[in-house]
Amino acid sequence: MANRELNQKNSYTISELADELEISPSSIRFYEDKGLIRPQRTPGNQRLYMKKHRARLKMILRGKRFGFTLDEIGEMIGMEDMQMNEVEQINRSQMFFDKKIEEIRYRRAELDYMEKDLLSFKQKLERRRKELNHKK
Amino acid sequence: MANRELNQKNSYTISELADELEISPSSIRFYEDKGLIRPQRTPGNQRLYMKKHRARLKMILRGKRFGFTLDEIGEMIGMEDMQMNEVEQINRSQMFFDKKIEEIRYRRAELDYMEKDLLSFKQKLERRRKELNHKK
DNA sequence: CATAAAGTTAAAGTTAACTTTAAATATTAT
DNA sequence: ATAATATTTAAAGTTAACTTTAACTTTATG
Repeated sequence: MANRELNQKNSYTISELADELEISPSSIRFYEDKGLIRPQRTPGNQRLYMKKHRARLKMILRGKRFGFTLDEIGEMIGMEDMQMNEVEQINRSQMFFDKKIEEIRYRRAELDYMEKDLLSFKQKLERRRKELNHKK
Repeated sequence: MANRELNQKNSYTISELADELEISPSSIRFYEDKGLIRPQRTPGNQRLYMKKHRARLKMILRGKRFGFTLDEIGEMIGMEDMQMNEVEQINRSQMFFDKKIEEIRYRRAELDYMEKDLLSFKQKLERRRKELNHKK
């Protein structure tokens, strides 16, 4: 199957998407069980993913990469099926988002600490190496 | 027991430390089982933690906060018992550290993406809210 | 000094996030 | 048309990171 136009793809089978995102098909099904994605189905009942599903999965993976649980990720991005009508609903989401954004900023600060810790450990090793070199 | 001098503490029982770090004593024991900390013992065989153990635990928690596994954390900071003699040992650690630092930078970039995603979602909600307000 | 509170170990239990398996159906390639 | 390959579901199995429990021992307090 030749690529239509320079790698353009606008629908995927489960394993195509899995390959592209380097996760297993069963993980994708698992995320579906948890209510995080809801792909279309082909007439033969097989899952069919569009670009928006791919984007959604990328967000899920990004969230996972530093410790958000699937439930948290669900709260964060899981409003796909939200009716978006109720203003109050929106207000509630705003508050949630503000909290999450704050959390992200906190985590970034922690990453800075961590980098500092590692760098200072590295320097400790460096000094020790020089010490040993000197003695010889 | 009054504080010695303005909250100065240089040794802790397991539950004192647990309280301060807001984790359970059994988590601390669990980290010990995994070889991540090795506290002193009192004559009666109870664990006794010094400042360096507290610092170490903080690093463990920091690592955990964005998805490093305990094993990874162990590789990262677990060289407490390292003899620090072999230059080759040090070189190996250097490489490991460089890799980890790179990883941290990558994660920070991801946090930036995530924040952008959230902010754009938030704006979408904001627009929708205005739309609704207008219609009324 | 007696007893309550805190600590110890080893082992079993729990939860989240998957993975594997099995048995059936669908799609693709020859 | 048929054989090979991919998907589907439901259920069981796995792993990391804890937590709980049970049966004791040590330390603190009235």
